[in-house]
Amino acid sequence: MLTERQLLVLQVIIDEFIHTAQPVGSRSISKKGEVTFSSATIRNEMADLEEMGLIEKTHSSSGRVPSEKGYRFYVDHLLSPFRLSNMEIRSIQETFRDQMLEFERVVQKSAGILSDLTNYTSIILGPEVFETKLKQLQIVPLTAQTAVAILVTNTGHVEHRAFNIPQEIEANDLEKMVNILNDRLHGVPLVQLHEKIFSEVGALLKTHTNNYEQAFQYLQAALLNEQPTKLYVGGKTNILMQPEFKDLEKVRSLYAMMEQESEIVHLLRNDHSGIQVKIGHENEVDAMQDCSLITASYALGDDQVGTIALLGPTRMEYNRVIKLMHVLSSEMTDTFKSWYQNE
Amino acid sequence: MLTERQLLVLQVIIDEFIHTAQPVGSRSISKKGEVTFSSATIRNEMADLEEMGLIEKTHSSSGRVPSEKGYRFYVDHLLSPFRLSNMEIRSIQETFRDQMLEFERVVQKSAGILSDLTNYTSIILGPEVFETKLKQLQIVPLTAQTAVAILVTNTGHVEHRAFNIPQEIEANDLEKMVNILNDRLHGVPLVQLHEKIFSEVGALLKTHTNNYEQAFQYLQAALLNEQPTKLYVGGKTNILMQPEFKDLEKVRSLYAMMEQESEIVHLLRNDHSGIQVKIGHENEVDAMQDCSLITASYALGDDQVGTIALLGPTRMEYNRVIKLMHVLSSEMTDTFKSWYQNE
DNA sequence: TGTTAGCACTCTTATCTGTTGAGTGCTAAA
DNA sequence: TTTAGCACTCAACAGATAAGAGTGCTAACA
Repeated sequence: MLTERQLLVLQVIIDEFIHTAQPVGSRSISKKGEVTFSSATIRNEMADLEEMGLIEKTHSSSGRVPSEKGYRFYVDHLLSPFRLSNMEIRSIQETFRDQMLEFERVVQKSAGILSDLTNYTSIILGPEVFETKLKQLQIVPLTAQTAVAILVTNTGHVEHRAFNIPQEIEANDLEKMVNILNDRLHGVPLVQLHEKIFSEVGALLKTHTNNYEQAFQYLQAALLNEQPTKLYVGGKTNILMQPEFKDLEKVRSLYAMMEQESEIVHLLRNDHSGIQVKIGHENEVDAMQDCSLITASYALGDDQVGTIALLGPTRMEYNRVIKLMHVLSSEMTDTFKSWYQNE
Repeated sequence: MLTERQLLVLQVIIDEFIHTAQPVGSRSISKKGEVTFSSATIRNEMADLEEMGLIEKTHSSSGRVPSEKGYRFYVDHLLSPFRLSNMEIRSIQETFRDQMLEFERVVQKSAGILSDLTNYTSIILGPEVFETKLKQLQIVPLTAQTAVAILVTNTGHVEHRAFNIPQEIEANDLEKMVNILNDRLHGVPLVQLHEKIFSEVGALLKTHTNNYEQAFQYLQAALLNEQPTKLYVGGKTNILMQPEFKDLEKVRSLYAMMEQESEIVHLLRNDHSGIQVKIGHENEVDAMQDCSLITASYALGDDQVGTIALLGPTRMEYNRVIKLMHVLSSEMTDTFKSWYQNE
C-alpha cells in the first residue's frame, strides 16, 4: 500500500514525464509547488516506488520514468478530472452543429476532430451490421450492357456497384426482379439478406422471370460482396511528431500494422462498454509496445455498437484524452439517436 | 557536347547511384564490365562532367553524385529502354483482368499496383468533370423527416447525400420534383447542372409544385456541394523506406504538403499529354526539393483527361518507372474506353 | 597526344579519451 | 523521520587520433 506522499511523488513524476518526455529527477520534483519536502526525502520515496515496479531508471544514475505498471496505476487511481478548454469544447460542438445525416460523414468528422485535438492517431470502427436494414434497392442502367445496383439502408448508408448485364437478360426482367426484391426485402437486416434471398424470394423470382439463375447470380455478386466493417483513421501522421517515434523503424512497423485492417478490427472490438485503456504490452501486438490504445464505444440505434479508439505513445495525456473521448462518444451517440427517434 | 566516353561515365555514375544511394568513385567505375579505361582517366572525365554541372561532390574528396541537371540529362538522353519482368507484367494484367465497372475502383486499384511495384508514392487524379453526365436522380425516403438524394452519372459514379425534409413539404411534391428533374436533366453534364436548374427547370418546377423555393433549396444543397476532383493516393508510407528520408523533418514537411489537396491538384494537372518528369527544384514546392514527380495522363472517354503521378526521391529508377507508368496509363485508358464503346 | 601509375592531400567515419553535469544512494547529523 | 552532504555513476559532448576512400596533379609511357 502506498502512502499519501508516495502517491503524490508518483503523480508528479508521471505528470511531469507526460509533458516533457524526459526522465524526472528528485530535485525537479522538490521544486514543485505542491511538494514540501526535500530532494533527499523524495529520493527515498523514489527508491521505494522503484522497488514496487511503478517507476524505472533509464540508467543507473538517471532520473525516473514511469513503468507500464506505473501508468496502469496512474490511470486506475490517480487520474485527476480534467476540464476541457473552451476552445476544445467549442470545436467539438461546431463539428456536430451542422446537420449531418450520414453515418460516414459523422464518423469521418469525429475521427478528424479527435486526432486534431489530441495530436494522436484516431481510429473509428463502424458498428457491426447486425441491425442495419435494407431500405431500398435500385438498378440504374448505364449502357445496354451495364448498370449500377444501388442499395440504401435505413441508416442513410448507400452502397453501389456497377455490373455487366449478361446478354440473355432483358431489361424488363431485371426491372421485375428488382420490384420483387424491394417488395420482399424491405426492412430485412443486411446480414440476413443473403439467406433471405435464397430461402424466401428465390422461388418467387423463378416463377416470374426468365433466365432467373443468370440474372440472380449477377445481382447477387453485385450486391453482396460487401467489405466488412469499415475503418476511419485520422491523424496518421501525428505519430511522427511524438519524440518516442524519432526512430524510423518503430514508425515503419506501426504503419505496417495499421495497414492490416483485420488486425485492427480485432484489436478494437470492445465488448466492455465505457472507456478502456490498454497500455504498452497489454496490447499484445509487437509494434504497439510503446503505445497506448484507448477505446470507447458509441451507440447507433438501440443495439448497434461501434468503437472509437485513440493510438498514441504510452506517455499520453490520459486525463485529457479520456475526457475528450467521453465527450465525443456521447456526442456521436446523441447524433445517431436523433435519427431514430421518430422513425 | 559530350564525348562517347563521357556519356558512358555519366550513365554508369547515375545508374550506380540510383541503386546504391552512395557517392560513386572513379575506382568502382573502372571495375564495371563495360568500362575499359583506368580510374585515372575516369577521374579526368569526371572533372569535366563536374565542370559542366552534371555531377557533384558531397565534399572535396568524395565520390560523385548526380546533380539535378545530371538527372535531367539522363532522363532526356540516356534512358535505356526497360523491359518489365514477367512478374510485373502479370500483376498489372491481373489487376485489370477482373471486370471493373466503376471509375473509383479502377483508379484505386491502379494507384495500389503502381505504388506496390515501385515502392514510391502514387497519386491519381480524377478527370475534371466536364463531360460526366447525369444519368439519373433519385430520392429515397428514410424517415418522415429525412431522405437520401442519389445521383448517378454515365460513368457509373454514384453520389449521395442524406438531408432533412422540411415539414412544409409533402412527399408528393418531392416526388413530382424529382420526376421533372429527371425528365429535364438527363444527359446534362454535371458542371452545367447548377445553371440548367436555374435557367430551364426552375420555372417549370414552380408551376407544378407547392413550396417550390424551400424544397428546391434543400435539394440543391443536398446535390450540388460536390467536392472537386478527387485524389487517390497509394503507398504513402513507402517514402519512409527511402534512405534520403531518414531525416524525419523532411518526411514531415512532405506529408504536410500531401495533405493540402488543392496544392497537389494544381501540381499534377498536366496539360502535356504523354509522360512528364519533374526533377527536384523543377517542382517549385519546397518540400519536394529532393523529390521527382512523374506524371502521365490517361483518357476517360473522348475528351476527359486525368493524371497519374508518382512521387519518389530524385534518385529514382526512371527507366523502369516510366515504362511502368506508360503501361498503366494505357491499361487504364483501354479499360475506360471499353465502357464507352457501345454506349 | 591521350592514357595511366603513383603520390600527396582532403575529408568522412569510427574509436577512444577526458570532461561536465545531472542524478543517485548512503551516511551522519538535526 | 527528515535532511544536508558527499562520493559515485553514467550519458552526452567535445577533441584527438587513425583508417580508408577518393581526389587532383605530375610525370612517365605508348
